[in-house]
Amino acid sequence: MPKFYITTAIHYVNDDPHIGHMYENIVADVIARHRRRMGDDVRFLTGTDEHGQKIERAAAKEGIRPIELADRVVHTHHELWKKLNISHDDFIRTTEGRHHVAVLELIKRIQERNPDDIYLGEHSGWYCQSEETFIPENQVKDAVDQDGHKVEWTTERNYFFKLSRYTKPLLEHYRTNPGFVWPPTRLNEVKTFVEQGLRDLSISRSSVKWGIPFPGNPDHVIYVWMDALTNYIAALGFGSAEHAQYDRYWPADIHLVGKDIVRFHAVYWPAFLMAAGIELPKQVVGHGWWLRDQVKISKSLGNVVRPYNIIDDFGPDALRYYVLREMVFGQDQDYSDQSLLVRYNADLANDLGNTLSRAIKMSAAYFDGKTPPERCMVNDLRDAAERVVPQYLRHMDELSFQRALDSVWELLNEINSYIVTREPWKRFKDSGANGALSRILWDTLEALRIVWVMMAPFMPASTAVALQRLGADPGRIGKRDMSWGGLDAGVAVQVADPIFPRIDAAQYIGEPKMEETRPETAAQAAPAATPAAAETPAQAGPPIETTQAMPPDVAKISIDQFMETDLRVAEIRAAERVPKSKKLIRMSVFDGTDERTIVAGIGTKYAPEELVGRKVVIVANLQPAKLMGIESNGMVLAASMDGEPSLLSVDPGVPAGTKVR
RNA sequence: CGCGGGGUGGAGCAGUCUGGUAGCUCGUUGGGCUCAUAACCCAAAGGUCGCAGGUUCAAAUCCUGUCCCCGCAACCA
Repeated sequence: MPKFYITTAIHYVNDDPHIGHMYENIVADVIARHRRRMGDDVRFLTGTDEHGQKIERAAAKEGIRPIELADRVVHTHHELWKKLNISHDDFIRTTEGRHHVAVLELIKRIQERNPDDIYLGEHSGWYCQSEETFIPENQVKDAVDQDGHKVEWTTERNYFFKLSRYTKPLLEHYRTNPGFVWPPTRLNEVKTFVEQGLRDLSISRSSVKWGIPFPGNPDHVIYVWMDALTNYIAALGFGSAEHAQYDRYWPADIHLVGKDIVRFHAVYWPAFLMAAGIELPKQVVGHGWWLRDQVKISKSLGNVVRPYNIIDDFGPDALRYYVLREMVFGQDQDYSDQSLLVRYNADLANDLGNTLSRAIKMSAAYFDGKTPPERCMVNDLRDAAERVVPQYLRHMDELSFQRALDSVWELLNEINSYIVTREPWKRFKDSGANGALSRILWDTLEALRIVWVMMAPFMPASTAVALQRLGADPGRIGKRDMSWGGLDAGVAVQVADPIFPRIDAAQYIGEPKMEETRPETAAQAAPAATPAAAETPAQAGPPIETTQAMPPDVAKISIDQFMETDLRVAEIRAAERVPKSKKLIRMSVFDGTDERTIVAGIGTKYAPEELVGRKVVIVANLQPAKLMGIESNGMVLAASMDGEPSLLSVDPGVPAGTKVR
C-alpha cells in the first residue's frame, strides 16, 4: 500500500484560527480523505508553532506563562478542526517533548555530518524584524527590503546555519525536480531568490527565552525556522527510539503552505535536510490567500462578513464546499457573503440537495419506501457517470478541486435532465410502478450515489447522510464505489428534510446577528499564520473578536494632561505630494517662530496648491516621526470622516504661533 | 522602476504554460414541467478576450510596448 504524508503549516498561536487557517486545513483534509479512499496509507499532520518572542510578550502582558497562552489558543484550534471535520492523524505542538528531541537531533546530525555548517558568529547586517531574518544587502534600500519590510542594521552574536553553501545544490534540486514547488510560478520566485545568492541564516537568539535551548549553549534558544520546520519530522518520531512512523512516512508527499512561506519551505527546509543527510520532501504546494470583500464593508449596505458564523448557519460542509469550489487552487480569491450564499443556494440547495430529495421522494412514493426493484445497467446516466468519473479523478490528482467539482456537477445536471425527459411522475400515473419506471428511478438513485461518493472528501458529513438516505452504505466511498451498479434494489430509502435548506439571501444578509459587531476582523483573513506571517502584534487569547472589540470608553484626562499638548495655529507656507505615496503631503509650516516640516495623510482630499496659505491647527510638541523616510515634526489636526480628512482652520486674522486651548 | 495579482458578454470567473469553433456560474428573456427545497429542464439574447504594434496560414493564448485596476508593504503622527 503506497504511503502518503501530507502536512499543513503549523499555525502560530498568537491568534485564533481565521479563514486562511481554515482554508489550508480544509484543503489538506480533502486531499487526505481522497488519498485514503483511493487506498493510500495516509498520514495527515497539522499543529501549532508556539515559540518565540511574540508569544513570550503576549503572555507577559497577560501575566501568564507562555505555555498557558499557547494551551488556550491550541484549544480553539482543536475545537475548530473538530467542527470542520478535519481528519488529521496527528497534531503537533512545538512545545512538546518529541519536537524538542527532533530539533536537537536535526542539529546534531548537521553538526556531525557538516561540522562547519553551524557556527557561532558575529553578524552584522540588515535585520528584518517581521521576517525574522537577515536580508542580503543588495535587497535593501533606504532601510526597507524588497518586500517593503523595515530593516535595521544589527549586530548579533549567535549561531548561524551556512545556508550560503547550499545555493548550488538547491538550484540543482529545482532543476532536476521541477515539480518540487507548485504552482510553477512559485518555483520561479524561489529560483530567483536563490539565484541572487543566499546569506547564512541566524538560527539562535539570546534575547529570547521562550524556545528550545541551543545544544551546548543554554543562553541561546533555537530560532524560528530551525525550530518550526522540524515539526514535520518530529511528529513522526524523528530522533526518538520510536521512529517507525518516520521510517514509514518520510519524505513528505506534500507540504501544504501559504504562498507567503513557500520560500522557507523550498529553501531553508531542504537546505537543513541536505546538511543533515535527510531525504527532501517531494513537494511544497503553495495555496493562495482569501481576501476580503472588495466592496467596502458597511452595516448599512448589509454586507457584513461573518466567516465564523458560517459553520453554525450553513454547516461545516457548506464552508468546505465553498472554499474549494470558489477558489482556483493556488490563486488568491475574494471572499464574500454574497458569493457564499449564491453557491449555497444554487449549488447545494437547488442542485445537490434538491435532486436528492426529488429522487428519493419519488422512489419512496412509487416503490413503497424502497429503492426500485429492478436495476438497469445500460443507460444514459451510466454513460455520463463513466465519462465524468475519470475526469473527476484526474482533476483530483492535479489538485484542481474546482474542476473536480465541476465534473460532479456535470453528472448532477445530467441526472436532472434525465428525470425531466423520462417524466417518471407521468409514467406512474399512466401505468403504475412498472419495470420501466423502476429502471429509470434506479438509474437516478444510482447516479446520485456516485455523485455523493465523489463528494465524500469535500463533504464527509453530508455524504454519510445522503448515502444513508439513498439506501447505500455510507462507508463505501472508495474508488470502486464510483463504478456503476453499487446500489441495491429494493432496500429502504429515507425521506427526510432537505440536507441544504434554501436560505433567503436578503433575509440572511439583512439580519446581522449580535456577535457580528466585529467589522474588520475577517479582513485579516489573508495568510495562514506561521512564523513569518505572524506579524500582527500578538494578541493573547480570546477569540478574534477581541481584536476588534469595541473601543473602551475613552478614559477622561485631567486638564493638566490636556495642557501637555501644545496646540498652535500655523500657516502652511509650502506643500507638495510625497512621491509614490497615496495620500501623504509634505508641508512646510510656519509656527510663529520657525518653519517646520510636517507630513500628513490628507492627499486624498486636498491638493497641495489649495493648502498653501491656509491657517491650520497643529500639535507642536509631538515627537518627530518618519513617514516614507521624511521626518515629520508635528501633526496637522483634521476631522476624520471615514478616513476623509477635513482640516481644522481658524479665522485668517489669527497669527501663526497663537496657542490653541 | 518596491513585491505580487488582475483587466474575457450585465456580475463573478475559467481558458493563456502545450496558438486553431471563446467556456462556466449567476442574472436577463421566452418556452416546458409540476416529482422536488418557488426547486428542475430546454432555448435565446449578450463578448472586436484593456490598448497598440509584431511573429504566424492562424493569437484571448507567443513577443514588444503601453494604459488602467486591486492586494501587500511603506504613510493617515
